[in-house]
Amino acid sequence: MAVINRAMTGAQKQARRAEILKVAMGRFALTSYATLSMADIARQAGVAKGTLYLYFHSKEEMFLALCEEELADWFAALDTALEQRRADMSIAGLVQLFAESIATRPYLLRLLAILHTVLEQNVDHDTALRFKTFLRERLLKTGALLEGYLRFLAPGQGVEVLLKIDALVIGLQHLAEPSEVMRAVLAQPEMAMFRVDLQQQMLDTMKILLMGLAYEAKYKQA
Amino acid sequence: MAVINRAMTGAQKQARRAEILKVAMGRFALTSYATLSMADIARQAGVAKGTLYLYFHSKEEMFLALCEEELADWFAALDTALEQRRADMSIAGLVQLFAESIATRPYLLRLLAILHTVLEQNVDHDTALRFKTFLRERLLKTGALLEGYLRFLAPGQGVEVLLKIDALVIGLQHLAEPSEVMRAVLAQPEMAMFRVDLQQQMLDTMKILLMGLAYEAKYKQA
Amino acid sequence: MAVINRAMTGAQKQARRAEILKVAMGRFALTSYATLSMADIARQAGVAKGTLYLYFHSKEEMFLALCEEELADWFAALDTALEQRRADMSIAGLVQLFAESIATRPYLLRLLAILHTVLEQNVDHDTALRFKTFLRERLLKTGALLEGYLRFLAPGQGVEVLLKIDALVIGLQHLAEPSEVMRAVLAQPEMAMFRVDLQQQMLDTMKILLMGLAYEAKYKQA
Amino acid sequence: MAVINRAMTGAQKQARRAEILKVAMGRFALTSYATLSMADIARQAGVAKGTLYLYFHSKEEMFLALCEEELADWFAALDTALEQRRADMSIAGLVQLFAESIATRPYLLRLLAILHTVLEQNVDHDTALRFKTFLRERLLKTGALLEGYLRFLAPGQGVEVLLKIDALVIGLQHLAEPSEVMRAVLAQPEMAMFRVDLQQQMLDTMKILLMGLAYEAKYKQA
DNA sequence: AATGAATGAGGATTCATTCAT
DNA sequence: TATGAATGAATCCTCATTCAT
Repeated sequence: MAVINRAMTGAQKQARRAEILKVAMGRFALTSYATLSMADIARQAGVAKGTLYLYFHSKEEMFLALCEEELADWFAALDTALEQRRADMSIAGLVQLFAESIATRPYLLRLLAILHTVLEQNVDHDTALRFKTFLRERLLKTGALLEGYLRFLAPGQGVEVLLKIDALVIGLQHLAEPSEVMRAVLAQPEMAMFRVDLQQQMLDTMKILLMGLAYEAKYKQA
Repeated sequence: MAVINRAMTGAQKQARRAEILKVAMGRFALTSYATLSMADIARQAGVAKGTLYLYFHSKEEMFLALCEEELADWFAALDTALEQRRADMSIAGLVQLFAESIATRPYLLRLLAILHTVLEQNVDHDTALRFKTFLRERLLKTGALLEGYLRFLAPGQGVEVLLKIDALVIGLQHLAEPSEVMRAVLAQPEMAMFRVDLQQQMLDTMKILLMGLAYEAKYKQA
Repeated sequence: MAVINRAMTGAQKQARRAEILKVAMGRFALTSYATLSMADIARQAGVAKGTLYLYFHSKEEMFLALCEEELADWFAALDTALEQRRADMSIAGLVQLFAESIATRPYLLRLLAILHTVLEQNVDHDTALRFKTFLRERLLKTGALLEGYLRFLAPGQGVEVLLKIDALVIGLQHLAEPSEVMRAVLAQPEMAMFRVDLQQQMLDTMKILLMGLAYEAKYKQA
Repeated sequence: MAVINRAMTGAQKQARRAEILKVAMGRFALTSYATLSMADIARQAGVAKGTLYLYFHSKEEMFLALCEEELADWFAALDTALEQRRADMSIAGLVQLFAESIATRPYLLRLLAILHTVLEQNVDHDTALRFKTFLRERLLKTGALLEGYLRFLAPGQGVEVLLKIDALVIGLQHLAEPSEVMRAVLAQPEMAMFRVDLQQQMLDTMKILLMGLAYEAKYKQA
């Protein structure tokens, strides 16, 4: 921190907000959401606890903002990648892109896993609306892009696919991050089936999903 | 409750344990896991708080047991249904069976949604092992059954399908149960895409998944 | 508000101070002192929070000023009324005048109820001195007036009576404004004795007080 | 503390409750209600903070119980004294008794001063009801006693007198306990009028009140 | 004079779990 | 085996006030 002392202009305020989020993310990387305290974040950010609440109405809102940032970043990376690899856009290539870009974002994954059950709980109407509006726009945009690549998708199906993937990601992340005890249990040979390689699973399942859609589309035509 | 004061024999102990679980479920039906207190369950069950801990080491273990019961019940229902409808076992029929049997078990759904993030957290090794062993056996059994019906499934793929469905169910349940505020936000017309009809979504997605698998199998052969 | 941006002259400063007080009173009318925030007053007054502190050193000082205003207003009304009704100045008439003029000033009553326990707490010496000096002068003036009407009062007893009335008003106001729960409890028939009709009580008690004084005076003479 | 470790019987629980109240009173004697923390009371009582909440639902309820104890004690002392001095029960004697017994109970006075504005605020219906029921019974009893001594009181007027005295006591206590700053201000010679000798004031005012009532009674007869 | 960003102390309360009886 | 009294950790948030600009 330290550069700004009093964020007077809008830009400075944005900067401080961003700084706080950066610190929050750094701490989130070290522990779970539940064990992470606002006091700790404030201390690490070099600001008073009250200052945090100047920028975010609650702990949940703070991490919802973080989740939005991560999502925005991910969507951006996705869009960029999609445009670069325009040549090879087979199902396999697309799925590879998705699975890789998600699986390499552990914080996004952890945030998505608690998004609905925690982060969206203690938040005011405005914040909730803003978040969903953002999400909606990104989904529509990337959904449309998707439809461009996967010609078997009917109009509007791009978004549907993305939402299914969202659900899938949340569920797989739950399966992939067992508790300490559970990890020990799953280490036994006969429990191998429960050990989830997140990226592999996503790769695998998304491919099946898209193939199913392609098949369905062909089948319908006939 | 209350007839038995001291559960001496093994059978009596089992009975009391079952009673406690029944009461716990009744209370869980009324509120969320977080807002449900052990004191309340004890009071409703007509026993002392300490008594609960004679049967379950923790709140999490208690609800993990509940989850196991619900899962056992669901698997049993599934098996029965599968055997009855042996004649018509198209993908559509199977999917219908699954989606319906899950979607009509709201408590199982709510328990699965917190299974990995909450229930499996504060549990000792033995309990965790027992639970996963139970789950493994059921998955293997029903997985094999599934392979019998869906001939395109390779050996071992039945279980894989079930695990994918598990992930899907968890994710969809998260999407389908928004917070109070979020529900208000999603009520707006342009947010329709976020409103999830759980049963429909499961029906739809599972069908696509299975079709994808069928397609993949055929494709591989060729 | 808002016309003046910088209050330069003494008159302008007085005007802004008065405006702030007016707004503060308006907000006080809507909630309790404790739940009323300086931020809210600033917002409603169209000034920054810091500006409030240019005119008042603390929240307490602000409401002490308000209390002073209300008291000045009440004393003025009292004096005017006293002079108008010079003809009929029986104890009953006087008491009626007092009780009515106080009971119809709910904000003055609420301020008096917290005057000593709250408003006089976080205030600097100067402000405290100024307030008590003001109060002293008004008490002396109206006290003397009172002695003119109630001939049985010895010199100096006018002020004493006023101070006794002050104590009485504070106490009765406390009794007359029960909490939400208490209101429910006092609604029961057998609790009727606790339900205080402020104006009636003041009327009643002040009359008794003055009659006692009159009686004592006569008794002493003899 | 220390004698009891676990209060199992009803009597032991009563004893522990009493102990906690004793400690609370001891701490209340040293600071104001606001600056007194539950943590401090727990520490001093040698119990955990949670234990406090086993006996009282809130800080307010705790001090309401204290107030009740003090009131009960005061009423008892009053009754005893009344019966002992049956011979001389002039107004002067009675007033002396009242003023002395109240003025020598500084904690009762301080509790009464915050009874309506603080203690009765954060309390559940049951507690509120119990408290007022207790108060009602004591008032009726002592009110009746009073009517026995002061023959000019009509039936029911005993309670009325006690309630007026209650209001008076609260108001006078407010006037008699100025803040630090105010004390300095009132130390100046010309501010002498504001310096309240609680016992003297009560003596004086109660006498006037009773004489007023006596006078009124005689006057009505005629 | 005015602003409004920053401060930071401050404390009641809950509830899963334990353990003396 | 059953009880229920006792534990105590654990933390979010408010808001009057200050002070750099």
